[in-house]
Amino acid sequence: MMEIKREDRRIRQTKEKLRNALAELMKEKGFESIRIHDLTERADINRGTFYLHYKDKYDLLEQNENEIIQDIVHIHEEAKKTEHAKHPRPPSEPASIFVHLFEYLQENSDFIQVLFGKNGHYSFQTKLKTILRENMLKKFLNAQLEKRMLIPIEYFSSYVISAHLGIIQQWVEGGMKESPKEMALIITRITFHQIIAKEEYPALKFEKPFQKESESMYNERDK
Amino acid sequence: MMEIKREDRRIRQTKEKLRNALAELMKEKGFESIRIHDLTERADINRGTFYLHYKDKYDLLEQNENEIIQDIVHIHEEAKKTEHAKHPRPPSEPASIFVHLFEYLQENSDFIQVLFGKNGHYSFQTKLKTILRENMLKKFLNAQLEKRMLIPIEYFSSYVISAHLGIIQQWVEGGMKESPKEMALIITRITFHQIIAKEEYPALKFEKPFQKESESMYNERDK
DNA sequence: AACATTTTGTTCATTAATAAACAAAATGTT
DNA sequence: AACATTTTGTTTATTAATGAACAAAATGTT
Repeated sequence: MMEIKREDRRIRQTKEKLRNALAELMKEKGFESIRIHDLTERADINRGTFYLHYKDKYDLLEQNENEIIQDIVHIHEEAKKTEHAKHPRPPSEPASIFVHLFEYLQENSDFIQVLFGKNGHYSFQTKLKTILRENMLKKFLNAQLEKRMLIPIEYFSSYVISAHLGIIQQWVEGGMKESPKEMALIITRITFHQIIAKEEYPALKFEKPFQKESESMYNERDK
Repeated sequence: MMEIKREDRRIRQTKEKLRNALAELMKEKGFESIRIHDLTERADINRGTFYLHYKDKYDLLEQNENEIIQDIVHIHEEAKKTEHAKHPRPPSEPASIFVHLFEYLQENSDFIQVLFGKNGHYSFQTKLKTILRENMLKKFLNAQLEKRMLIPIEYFSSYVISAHLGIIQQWVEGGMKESPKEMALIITRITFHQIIAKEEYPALKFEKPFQKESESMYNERDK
């Protein structure tokens, strides 16, 4: 049984500082013109310390992107364990996976803005999309849901992942004004009212006009 | 010639973290109920590290208060060297001592709010008042201004120092909404239009109605 | 008041970060 | 193109911070 060794706090703090410095500097001047000296000065650490943890600035970016991706995947997997118990869902209750997801995105908002923003980092989004899709495909195949789908699951998972990422991007570009819970509610309603089978995953049928619900949703947001 | 050794950045960072933790916790629960564990947890440092720098929480508070005081005195002394060259002053230009002072107060706003706020730390304010007054008295005596004053300088310096601290406290209690420059302009006008001799420090004469200027000042703030 | 639990203060061995120095590589200037 | 300057990557000795452990002191519970 391997003992899970928590990362020394000094290492954690150094990495956090560098991530923040990277995000700020990327916002200010893009990635390419950033120098190591810029990063270490902004992070208030010694240059040698940078090299204790990262090979170069590309390594810094890649490692941080991968951490974001792993965290998002982890939220996804943790929530999947508890989400099935919560069905049917009251119309004003967001799925907790989405609450956790948006809370996470807000906690890391500086870097998330850099990755998802208008001048966002496309390789990151491609990577994230790919991993989320594979993760989703695997889950479907494990549950043998493919047989119940009216559309091929590759398209379905692409549809859902892209739509979710689109909503995240819109939120980020709009300045992340809505709270994580508000965003979670928005995305829950879109996700579960449109594409879930009556038992669990509905066929893609639009039986109710969406306008009415969209209206009541915005009223709720105004209070 | 003693070499001025800059403080190792690790020490500086540790102290900054502890000051911030102290300020936050004082806001949340006052000083007396704060435990060392609260401080080190909030600051994300090892408990042993706390004791490398401070004897106990009282030492932490006192050292930080003294640093604020020394910094304020230092701003005062630095600005005095350049301020006399700038006379007469255009009505829309704040004295740079006050700009620097309010900038400093804003940079340290968390702790300043704790020290100057409504439930502020009275011993700090007493200490600050005393040191600023002594500093001011010394300067007057050095310049032999006492002979030109219409009132005893102990009273004059108490008047000025208390008035300035009153304004700072008002700003802090109001949420520090005005910018440092705005505050510097307010305090500059009050200070130099009311109490400075025509040549340098005027007698205490109120020749102009203060209302008119107060009005134009607020118009300026609205733009 | 007796006992349990928490907090504090201290010690110690280890680790991560530090600043300085140096050479190589990259960029800037003429 | 030649040279100057800046930036990078690396090495080293030193220092500050770390976590664990322990005893004493303080606080909480009955």
